[in-house]
Amino acid sequence: MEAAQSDPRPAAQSDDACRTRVVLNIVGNKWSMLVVRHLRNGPRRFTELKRATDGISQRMLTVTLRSLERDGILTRTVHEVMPPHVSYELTEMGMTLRQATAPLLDWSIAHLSRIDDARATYDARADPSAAS
Amino acid sequence: MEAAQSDPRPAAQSDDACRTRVVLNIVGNKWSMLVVRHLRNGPRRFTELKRATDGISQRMLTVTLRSLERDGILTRTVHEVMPPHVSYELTEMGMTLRQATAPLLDWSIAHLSRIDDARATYDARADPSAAS
DNA sequence: CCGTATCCGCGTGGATACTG
DNA sequence: CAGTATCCACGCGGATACGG
Repeated sequence: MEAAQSDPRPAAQSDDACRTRVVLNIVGNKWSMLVVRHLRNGPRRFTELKRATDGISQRMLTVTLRSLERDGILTRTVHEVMPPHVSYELTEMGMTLRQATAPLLDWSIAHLSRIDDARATYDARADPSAAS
Repeated sequence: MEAAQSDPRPAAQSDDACRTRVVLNIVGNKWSMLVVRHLRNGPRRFTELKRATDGISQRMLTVTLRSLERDGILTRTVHEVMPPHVSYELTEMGMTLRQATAPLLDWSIAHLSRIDDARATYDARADPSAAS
């Protein structure tokens, strides 16, 4: 990427935006939080994660793991035993990330029904004819 | 956890998936966390949010606000004074959501440089020829 | 001032087949 | 077992123009 020439950008909330972008680029995709959560009790192998993460494809698991590895959230270790296999494990940073996401998970658990409620109310009010 | 049992129908992590999807569908998009954050000190008008959220288009602000309103995160109030305007305000649930996202924001602030570091290391190791 | 409508590029993620 | 490669559908989000 080329550096921007003159950068006439307000800096204050660009920082906020930057931080939210960073965190969303890590956990904001479809599988990352699930994979991180599955690693909470220690290292897991590729196939274990694949079976534990219902509906994920090999490709998406690889992509997700590579991304998390690149960000320093987990480590990838190749074991040259027989049969050879690969294990993934949360780093220190990965464990703190998981702790940081826990409140959000708790929140969603606590408010799931309330959200459903709000949506039903909103939909009924805004689009009553949609019930066909 | 029922990991050790014979479990032909893995319901446990389907629930996990459900929760992560719910929370990601609310705050996992580009602008929601920013908008919620801008409402932390009380109601704001549409144009205020527009100016406060750098780079957002009118369409995306409307879409984001509608989505958050539908989920019961904020309320939309039309003021029929002169000149007429609209104000948005966090609900009780919206405020608890903001509190739940705070640790994640703190985490990203605390680990930003470390993440950059990890990425640089990974890229240098995996793709040294890219620098040439 | 506060939206809505339309068009469209692009990135994410899914399906499938192939490799070491 | 643990990936890689290729193709493609879909939805998010941006630009722009228009309406109440």
